[in-house]
Amino acid sequence: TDTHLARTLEVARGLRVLAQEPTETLCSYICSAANSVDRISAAVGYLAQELGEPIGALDGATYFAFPSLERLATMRKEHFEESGLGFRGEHLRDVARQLIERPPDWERLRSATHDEAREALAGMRWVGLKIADCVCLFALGHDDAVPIDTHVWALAKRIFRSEIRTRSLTPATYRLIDRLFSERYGRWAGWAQEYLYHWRRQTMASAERGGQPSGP
DNA sequence: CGTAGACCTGAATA
DNA sequence: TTATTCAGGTCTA
Repeated sequence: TDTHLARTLEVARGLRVLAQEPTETLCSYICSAANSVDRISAAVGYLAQELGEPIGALDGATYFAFPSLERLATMRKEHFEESGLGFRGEHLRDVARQLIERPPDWERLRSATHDEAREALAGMRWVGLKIADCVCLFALGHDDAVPIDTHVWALAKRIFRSEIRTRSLTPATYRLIDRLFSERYGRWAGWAQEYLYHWRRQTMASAERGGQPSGP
C-alpha cells in the first residue's frame, strides 16, 4: 500500500473526480492561469451572467448557463476588466475562437490514448500540458492523466527529489513527473493527484514558507 | 533544453 | 499605512 495516498483518503473521504463538458472545462481552466480559485469561480459566474443564456429561475433568482463559444468570442476589454480575468480574458477569447475555427473531435480524443489527447489539446495557443491534462482527467475520462499544478509540483519535488534536475517545471520535467506518478499509482494516477491536491490545499496551504512541514 | 520576466488584479502578508 | 508577494500557467527572449 501507499502511505501518502492512504493518508489523503482519510482526509478527503467522499471526494470524486467529475465528468464535465470538455468545452466548458477547457475554458474554465484557461481562466486559472496564475489565479486564485475564488477569483476563478467569481469570473466564471460573471461570464455566465453577462454572456450566458438564462436557464431557469428559483426563488426570484435567475440562473445562467456557461456562455457559448460564439459569445465568448465576442468578449471585449470591458469584460476582461469587469470579470477580473485580466490578461486571461484575452486568452479565453482566443481559445473560444480557436475552438470555433477548428472544433476538436471530443469523442475521438476520449477514445484516444491519454498521451494523444493531451498532445492534441496542448497544440492550441494558451493550452499547455497542465490545462490539457485537466481536460483529459475531468472531461475526457482519462483516469491516468495527472495535472501538475503548483501544488502537485511542490509535492513532486519532495516525493521524487532525487529524480528531478530542474528548478522550474519545464515540459521535460512535467513529462518525467507524469511518468513517475504513473509508475507509482498506475491507472489511478489521476485520482491520486486529485486527493494529493486537496490534501495539500487543506492541510499545508500556508505552513509551507519558512520550513519543511511534515507530510508526503 | 533550462532560466527569467511578463501578463491583470486584489486579498493577504510584511 | 504603503510595499511586496502570490494565486489550480503559458509564452517569449
